[in-house]
Amino acid sequence: MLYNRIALFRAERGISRKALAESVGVNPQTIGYLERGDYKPSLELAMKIAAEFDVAIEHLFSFKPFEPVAAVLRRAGDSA
Amino acid sequence: MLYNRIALFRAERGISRKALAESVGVNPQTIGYLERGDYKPSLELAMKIAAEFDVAIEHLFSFKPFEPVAAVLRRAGDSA
DNA sequence: ACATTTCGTTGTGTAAACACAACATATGAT
DNA sequence: ATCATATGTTGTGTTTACACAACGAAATGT
Repeated sequence: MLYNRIALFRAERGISRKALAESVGVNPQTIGYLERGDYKPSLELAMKIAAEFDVAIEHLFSFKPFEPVAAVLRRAGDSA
Repeated sequence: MLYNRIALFRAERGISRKALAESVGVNPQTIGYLERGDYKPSLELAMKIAAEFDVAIEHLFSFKPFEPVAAVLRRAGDSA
């Protein structure tokens, strides 16, 4: 199982699956498959999505479950 | 075409294809295919190799040719 | 001279990442 | 009520990343 934050970043930026799919050159269904972990992306696709969100691949895909955002905020000492 | 620095890091550390293949759980031939760009790795394999060399994926794989090490050394102001 | 290791390459088979079409449901706008 | 948009899911087909076996060539060690 490969975990990812695609839906998270998509929600934060208000981008639809269709729009993201067009940006990175794949089918919208492919984004859906990725988001629910039905299959793992190629390195090429992973790099394109990471570039689209301007994040490191390691922050977007992981073989260990991601820490909840709330925990990250606390850990980062975010007082906002 | 996907460029990579697998052979470079392998040479620097004196690791054979066979040894690297065993470390990341693939066939030695698969390492050969990757090194000469015959095919592109899955995200999973890319992450394993990057972890093995302890480098960021972006320093190991790129769709643009890599800068020669000599140029990187100059740019880094390495006086050694 | 011989054995071992490493590398390069090629052929065949399989599993999985994709493309694409199709359909259901929900929501929001008009 | 209707239309558009977003999402979720399923089915079929193609491409390709792999596994594995096999072979040749060069370097190294004995």
